[in-house]
Amino acid sequence: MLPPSTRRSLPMALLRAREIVMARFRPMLARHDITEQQWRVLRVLAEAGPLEATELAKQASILPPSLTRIIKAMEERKFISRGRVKDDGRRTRLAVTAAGQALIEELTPERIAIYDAIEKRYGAEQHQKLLDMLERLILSESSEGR
Amino acid sequence: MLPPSTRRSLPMALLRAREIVMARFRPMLARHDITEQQWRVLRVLAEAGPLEATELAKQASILPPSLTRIIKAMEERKFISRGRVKDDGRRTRLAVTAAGQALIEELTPERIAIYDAIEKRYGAEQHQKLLDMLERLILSESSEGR
DNA sequence: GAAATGTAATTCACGTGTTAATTAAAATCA
DNA sequence: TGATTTTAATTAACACGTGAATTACATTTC
Repeated sequence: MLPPSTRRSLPMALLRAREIVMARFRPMLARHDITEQQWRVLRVLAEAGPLEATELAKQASILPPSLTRIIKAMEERKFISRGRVKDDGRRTRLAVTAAGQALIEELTPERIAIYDAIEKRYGAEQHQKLLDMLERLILSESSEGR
Repeated sequence: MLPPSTRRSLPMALLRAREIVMARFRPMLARHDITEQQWRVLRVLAEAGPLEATELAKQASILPPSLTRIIKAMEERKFISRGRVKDDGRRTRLAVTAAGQALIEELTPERIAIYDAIEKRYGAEQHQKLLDMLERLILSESSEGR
């Protein structure tokens, strides 16, 4: 096990890979004046259905302080609605509004086209394999302890 | 090519994978009061030798505005020195100081131990394969055009 | 050699990442 | 019941990511 050169290391490779993939989506998001994180939150919430904040944060890989700000912004723009959970005054229940759903549907064709283009350039099999390997990495590290 | 669910998509998988890997290094960095990005800049500069700002930014995957701030902070702490390039008053020449080198050397054993533990949990072969696949993804997307 | 163009670095503005502290409400315990 | 502890969400503080604008210096063009 050689000491990893910074160039060939997981942190760098994962960072670069993510940057270069996201770069393809950024023009689309910028045209609609939403951030990458706002888009992620919106999609996760739409796919999962109404969620509490903690659960949404976990599923979207967003930390609670960021989620608070993101929800605030998206509530003002009427893409997400916020309600209280019955029987527990601490919890917040979040849902996608009709306007939020409309935004998702508006962007979906382009989003798919962009993703498919990436997949095509990389190769569909490679793509599936990479997703599997990333999942395995996440699993191998996520047992909290070590 | 199915529309990617947010859960199984490259952006999410790359994000989560990177987060979970970096989480292992954060305690070490926090103990020395340096950020992940400062550490990356320092190591890239140490490995490559003195560089101009633009080149360092590229190699460390840091945008110029961030690099400006990072260099400022690390210059104040004497980990990096800043000089002018002869014959071109616009360019900045950056180098690791002795204190910077000492910091690197102090952290290197732990850094290697952390990385090796990750590699061991994931599997050395898988690890190399994953690095290869990530490099390929970066290459397949980095031809600017598409 | 002066004006126009190009480039490196910085600054600005705003949103997010991160950790720690705080607030509000539940749950637990005495 | 009342006090303590736990939990959900927010707030605070500071650093980075990002795109746009600015500044300073070089290069090109006329």
